[in-house]
Amino acid sequence: MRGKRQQLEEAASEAVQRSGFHHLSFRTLANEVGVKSSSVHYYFPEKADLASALITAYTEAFKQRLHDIDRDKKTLRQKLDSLVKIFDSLIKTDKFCLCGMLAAEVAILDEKNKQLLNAYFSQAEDWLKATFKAHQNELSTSLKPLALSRIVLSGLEGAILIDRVDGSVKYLRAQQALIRSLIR
Amino acid sequence: MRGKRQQLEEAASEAVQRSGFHHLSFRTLANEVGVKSSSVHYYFPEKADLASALITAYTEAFKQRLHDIDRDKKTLRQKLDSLVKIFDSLIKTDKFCLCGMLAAEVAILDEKNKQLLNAYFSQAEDWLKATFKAHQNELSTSLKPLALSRIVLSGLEGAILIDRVDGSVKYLRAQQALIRSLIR
DNA sequence: TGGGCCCTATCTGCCGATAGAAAGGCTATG
DNA sequence: CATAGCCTTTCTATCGGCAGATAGGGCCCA
Repeated sequence: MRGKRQQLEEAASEAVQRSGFHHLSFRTLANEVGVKSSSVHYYFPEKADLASALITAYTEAFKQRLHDIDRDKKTLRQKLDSLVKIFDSLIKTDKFCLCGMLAAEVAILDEKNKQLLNAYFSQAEDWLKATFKAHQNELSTSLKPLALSRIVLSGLEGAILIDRVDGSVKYLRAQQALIRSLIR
Repeated sequence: MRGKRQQLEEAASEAVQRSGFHHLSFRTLANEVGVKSSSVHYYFPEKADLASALITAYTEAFKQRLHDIDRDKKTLRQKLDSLVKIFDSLIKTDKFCLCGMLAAEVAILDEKNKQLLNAYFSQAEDWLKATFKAHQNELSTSLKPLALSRIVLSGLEGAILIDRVDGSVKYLRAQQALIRSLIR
């Protein structure tokens, strides 16, 4: 059975992805899992500790998905389509990227959590850069792998940010069209 | 002299763009302007009224900037560079786009404010679409004006979202490189 | 018996919101 | 001209509620 700590992390991540970190309270989080707020403090003494746990877990899960893509997909197009699908599933469940949400709230985060946030974006950027480099012969653009990785990453984050306002996927679809246009 | 209402709106917008709407309190806002929190309620009875005023003013100011671009710039490249500059100035002052921030917090907004948010993004999308259409002969891509407008808008929002984490402009610069690569 | 886990109870402080009064200026009337 | 009444703006004072955080006790299992 899933331990309480795991349940708390999952419920907290969901809540943050929906309405932001500042909006999350120990009380509502505890209620959702069926414990008292003091029990949440047992696992995460301060709110900043909870943020750290959430970012770390999210970064790790994302890393796993990228590994899965590398294992299962062959072409650049297939790999990037799989990446877009990850963002698709966020919108479908009415959620924003956890680290995108925290990036918006970066002013209320401490230094450690800012660094964890940076690590998340670096990981995504590095994977994209390496992927574009490995498939350079499939590219139909003169843009360099590093620039491309940043274009794709910020494009996807911005797309689901805007799409969440009206619940559509039109900005994400446009980004997908761009990504495909970059591939030969 | 600038009236209190104006001062309150400006201080509130700054605060929201830095750390989010939910984080903003009537008390801290009042302190910054040198009044009591009850005076803020005089102008904006509920917090939702304040949000509406902020979105409306921000949308109007953005519209004015777009008009200025249309009046002063001739080529597509000049126009889009000017648009990028608007986002540049946000990062330089350590702020996020007001509507981008509220888009992240969309789950805690009421229906009216969601619609105002939609109006902001529609205005930006419409201007970009019309601009791409009017300069179609300067384009070096087969992507349609509507798709292009969404690509650019979400790309810019995502770029300053991520860049704010480490205070750089590297994602915004990548987006600028993409935009220029779309122009002949 | 000791550590891991969850509880009750409580603290201080901030939150949005409201009631009601004071202060000042504008205007219409005597 | 004077003043009475009104409107706008800001204030003091306060409400109930929720926030994060802490102290300390009970329970169970190894």
